[in-house]
Amino acid sequence: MVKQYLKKVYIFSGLDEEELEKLAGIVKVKTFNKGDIIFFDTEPYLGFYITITGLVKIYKISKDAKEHILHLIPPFNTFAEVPLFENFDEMFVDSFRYPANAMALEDETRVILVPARQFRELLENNSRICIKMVSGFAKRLRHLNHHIEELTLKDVAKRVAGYILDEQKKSAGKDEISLNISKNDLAAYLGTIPETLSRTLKKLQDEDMIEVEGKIIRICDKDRLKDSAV
Amino acid sequence: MVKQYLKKVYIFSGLDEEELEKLAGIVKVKTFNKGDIIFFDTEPYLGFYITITGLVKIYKISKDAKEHILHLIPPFNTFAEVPLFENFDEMFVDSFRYPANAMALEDETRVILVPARQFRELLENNSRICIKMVSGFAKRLRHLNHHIEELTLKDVAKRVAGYILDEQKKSAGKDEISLNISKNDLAAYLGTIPETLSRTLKKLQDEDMIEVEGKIIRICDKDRLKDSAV
DNA sequence: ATTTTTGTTTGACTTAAGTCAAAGGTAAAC
DNA sequence: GTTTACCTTTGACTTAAGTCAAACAAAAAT
Repeated sequence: MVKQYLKKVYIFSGLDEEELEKLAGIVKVKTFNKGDIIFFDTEPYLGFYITITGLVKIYKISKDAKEHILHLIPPFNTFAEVPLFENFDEMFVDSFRYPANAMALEDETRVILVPARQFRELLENNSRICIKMVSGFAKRLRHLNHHIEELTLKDVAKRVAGYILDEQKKSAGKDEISLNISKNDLAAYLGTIPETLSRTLKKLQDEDMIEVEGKIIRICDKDRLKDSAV
Repeated sequence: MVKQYLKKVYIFSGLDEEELEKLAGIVKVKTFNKGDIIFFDTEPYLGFYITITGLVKIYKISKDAKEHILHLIPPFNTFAEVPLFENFDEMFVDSFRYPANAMALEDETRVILVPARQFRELLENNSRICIKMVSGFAKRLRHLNHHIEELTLKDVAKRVAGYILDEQKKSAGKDEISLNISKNDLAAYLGTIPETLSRTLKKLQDEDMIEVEGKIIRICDKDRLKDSAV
């Protein structure tokens, strides 16, 4: 049931049952398959989304078809909330677009659409959501800062090492991590191309820091991997 | 007088005289000269800042001394507000640091420090500031998204052309822009190095799109410059 | 005014990472 | 189960942009 999903979303954690009910009444659930587009950056802005199951990539494409992935959105996280708060007054003018593209990366990727206008009304009367929202944005900002730092100050090998270590942290410190995205997508996320990623993984393997087996990466020498990531 | 400055800051535009007075009572004004450090990313977080005069750069440095500029903060804009909203509860623990370095780029750069704890109290009772804050963060997020897009999907020539066109827009469309930062800093902002920036500007000049004279850049062929920026 | 420091440009060279092309592997579709 | 499409890897090559070194220009300090 939709309300159960909404409860698990951080920004809604301050809402009482009545408010949740109201919210559940205005949202729409949509399901996508792997490769399906959720929105393009050319489409008019309808509202923001919440991933419920599966995985969503937020990405940009250049004129010559180069792709860069900005975010990977796991379940119970929001995306495309930024336009909600921009140009306050012009929000509902037609020229308002999504800021990037969004694509489902897995079959049965389920998302909730929270329509902009109705949500804004809810927000007016609920300062707790607002503070959660700022908090969520702060987290996003820190992520983007970190992302830029990686992209501009480090070479591909450092970025790959850093990614592996981050993933390990997320998976509770096991020294075997399993990629939840294709290596093509990983390359686009790390600001490189599949060929270079492949060669870089091989290099780290040749230096006995990791062992790669398809989507499984085993960390063999965490200390040296850490050193190589800085 | 401090209150006059605070009035010009977007996030405070919803405050009444009494609230402004109170705020003015808790802030501290500091003045820096060119090259002075406002804070390092190793220092404990005290609160956020507002630029009043001059210019502030927010930047990161890699282990091998490579620098990347994330933001340039002009007068009446805030910086380092992000940590305010992170780790809500742990905010005042000692381990809380600034997320990047900040340096004054001009002499007589005057900034206001808004201490974290007192500001948070003000925020609790004022949802209008909160909504302004989200709005400000949204703008920042969009800027970072754009920045990443530029850095990952475009070569240096495109980034330089894009920067010149953006600056022109800011200066009300005159076709002569004047750099407010050194070319060293511009390079660090555009994700490159001074030598490459110099060569790129020369190339754009040789192709008769711009004319460079020290800190003055004249746009000669805006259409072709626009084309070259995509 | 002169020295010193800092910022900028230029040339010669190197290199990290991209492109292109082709061959294996996997997974999905028929 | 076989075909098709996609993902991944490998090799050979190219190139954009970085490094190093030196000269020049401008600004700051004395």
